[in-house]
Amino acid sequence: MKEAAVFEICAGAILTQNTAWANVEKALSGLFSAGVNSPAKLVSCPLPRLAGLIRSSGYYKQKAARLKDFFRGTLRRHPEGLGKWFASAPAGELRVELLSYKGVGPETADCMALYGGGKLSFVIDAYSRRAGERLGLEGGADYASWKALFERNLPPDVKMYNEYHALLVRLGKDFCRKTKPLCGSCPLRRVCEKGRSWKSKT
DNA sequence: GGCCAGGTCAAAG
DNA sequence: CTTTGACATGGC
Repeated sequence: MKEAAVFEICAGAILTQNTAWANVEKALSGLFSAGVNSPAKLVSCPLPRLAGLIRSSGYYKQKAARLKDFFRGTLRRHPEGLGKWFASAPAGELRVELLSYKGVGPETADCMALYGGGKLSFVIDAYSRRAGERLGLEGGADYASWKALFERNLPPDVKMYNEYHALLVRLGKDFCRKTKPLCGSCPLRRVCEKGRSWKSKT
């Protein structure tokens, strides 16, 4: 995978946290139009300027600081480049280091590892969980158990992880929108009502 | 105008 | 250890 692509995936993974993708795209194109298209460029971009460029993604001050911190750290620890590092690092090690950066939680790390590093690491997000609940799956209480459930039941293939997740996202969007008026009679209404209700019980 | 969107972290209970 | 609040814009 090319360096610029990995950069974009990592930046996008952070920018998309709790944010609609359309807003992230604007932020990304803002960055690229401004010539901020690599870890080094981003690190050398002054914080206020960086924040302004990604304003549309929300939480922009926080995200600007975290982006800078992330790329500064990875650049220092992996001078060979993000692409090489992602490609050569064992999945487990990669995930652990990604998680060590402030602002990179389990979903963001898995997103980077799967899409940027081609690692066999399924991404759990709001869509995966809601879809899982609707399918009657007992995912458990936390991120790790949902992740384990999907990974246990999917063929161990990166492309499959990639496409299956994309399908869940699409399913979540279409289904949710189109059936909005039906939610009142949906047995799984509890799941839809609050984004967080999945973690409320067993 | 209110609600929510592909989370994460720190502080409080 | 579990729960809650803060972070913030743009689309519907």
